[in-house]
Amino acid sequence: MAGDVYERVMDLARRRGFVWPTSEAYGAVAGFIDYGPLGAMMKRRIEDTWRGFFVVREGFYEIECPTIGQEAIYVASGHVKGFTDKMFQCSHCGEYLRADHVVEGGGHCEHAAALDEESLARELSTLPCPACNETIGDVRVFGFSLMFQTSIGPGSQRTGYLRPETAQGIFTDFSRLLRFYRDKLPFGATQIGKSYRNEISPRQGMIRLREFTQAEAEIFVHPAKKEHPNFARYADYRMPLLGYPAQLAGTPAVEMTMATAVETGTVANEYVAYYLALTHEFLTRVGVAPERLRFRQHLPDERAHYAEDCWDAECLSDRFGWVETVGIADRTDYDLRAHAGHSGEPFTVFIQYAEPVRRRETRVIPRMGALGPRFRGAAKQVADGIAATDPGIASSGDGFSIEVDGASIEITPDLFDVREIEVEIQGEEVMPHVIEPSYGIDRILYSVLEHSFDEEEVEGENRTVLRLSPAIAPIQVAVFPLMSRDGMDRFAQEVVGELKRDGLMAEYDDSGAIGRRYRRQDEIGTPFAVTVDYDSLEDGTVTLRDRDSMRQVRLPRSGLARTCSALCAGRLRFDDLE
RNA sequence: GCGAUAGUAGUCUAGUGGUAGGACAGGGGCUUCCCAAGCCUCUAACUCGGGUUCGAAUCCCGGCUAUCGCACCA
Repeated sequence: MAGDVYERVMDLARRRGFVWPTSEAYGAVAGFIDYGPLGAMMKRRIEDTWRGFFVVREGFYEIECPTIGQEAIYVASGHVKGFTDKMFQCSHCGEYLRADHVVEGGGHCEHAAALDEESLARELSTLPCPACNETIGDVRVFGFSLMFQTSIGPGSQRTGYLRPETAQGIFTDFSRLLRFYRDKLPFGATQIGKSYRNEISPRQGMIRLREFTQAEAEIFVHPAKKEHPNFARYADYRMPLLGYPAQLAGTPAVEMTMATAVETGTVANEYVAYYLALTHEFLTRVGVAPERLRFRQHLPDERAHYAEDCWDAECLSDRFGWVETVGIADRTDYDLRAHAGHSGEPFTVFIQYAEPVRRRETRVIPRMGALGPRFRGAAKQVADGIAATDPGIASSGDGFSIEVDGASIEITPDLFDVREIEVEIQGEEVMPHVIEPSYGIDRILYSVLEHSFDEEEVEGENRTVLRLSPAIAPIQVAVFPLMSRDGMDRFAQEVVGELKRDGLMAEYDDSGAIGRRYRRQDEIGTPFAVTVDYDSLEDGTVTLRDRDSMRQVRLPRSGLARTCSALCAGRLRFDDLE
């Protein structure tokens, strides 16, 4: 069999309708794919499994925001500025290059990334082009945005961007979500949907797409309370962690429990540790091979400056090596602070103290009765100025002066009192921190395909089998009449109907020899096959065949649907039937 | 994006200027048929657009896609 595993997996995916190049009728476009019938079904099942973890179990409701966002969102998030590479084209060789990289490489400037486009062009003019070695000369440095830009409404008055991540929709709905969750921390929201990045050169099949599906959770927590309320669930969960000190030292990942990971400081806090473990459980549940899964901590210089801790779940691919499939980051209050600053909305939660804090404070109290007649319309401003004055200065007894509208006003002691009063503080406004597990669904789906892909020899013949978990297999049960005659075909059609009525994805096939039909289903990962034979017509039993072991058991037709449902849900193992 | 290489049924492949051929897969049929058996039969392709030529899958140019190297990957 020619080609590496990637080639064989993608060949199968194309042939059998999992993943297709997009719009082939007009020639495909790199960075975009179509999911075929089986791929779309499998993707939906992965997403539904994800919902089972995050929406049902964690209780983080799913929301759905537009894929097009107005410019202000992405100005605030930093994507308009930070998502742009400054590039130029060499006039001699036509090569497109990163302007800041070339300037830094020239050794003239250490902080080229901070320079504006004109300064970069000036620096570049005397440097040799790294591609062709000619002196660059006059060039135009331009920003290449990884965001797809569009315009909203006619006349392009308003710039819009296709979202580069689903997260911002959750952040911009923060106040609504806070009210929905009745003003308490922690809470979380999730979103599954398409995101878009105009990659310069997407060349790794479905690993780097220009349009891809993300499943993200944004969990808002109190910045001083990063103990997860359900941490006990995963405290003893063991998994391999590759922290950054180990990476720098070149030592392998260390298997440890989440409790140990937090105690030793390997993982920053319980929240991050909890979602590392949950992610491990999720990925292995949908079919990522545990021995081809690791969790790698970002190195300090690869981590975004605002992130307190960041880990990637990486799946091992035969061709691509370790592929990032999930990112789990403590993003602190970076996003909310950015949106608060740009929008003017507070983005905070009022946290009431268990006991109000009482404090004696010295205050400067304006005497409004005296201020009003003297200052008339300006009295309010003057009073505010008085109240804001340091009590120490005010209590000297000689009066003081304040500035109102640029004019200095003398405040004599008859205009105010200095008094000690007791104040009661009920609580404080807190800007939550965000814990963000962010899943790349397409990469997960590919990893599962690759990890499930198997070829084995059965009685001298090659058997290709996708060992997909019944939970995500597109077709769950195949039903075959041994021969399409003598009523076996009608019997089998009825069985299909019974299985479908129980919500199972069942498929009927009477074409070709029985062995061929088993192989067809093996190749698309169908975990179970029911065969109707002559005995079925006699005694109403059928055989149920297990994909992985190829073993069969004979079962009565009644109750078959219930058995298959239990097998697919993982409540029952095939071994238990034997 | 730059450079190199490639592109023939769903898949693999033959075809070097003159009728596109095979294998497997797929459809229909036959065969008391439980792991890709056999027999008959059918469907089905020159990546797209220009050019050269009486005539192009074949030669030339360009686009697209794929693979590899470089660059890129917030």
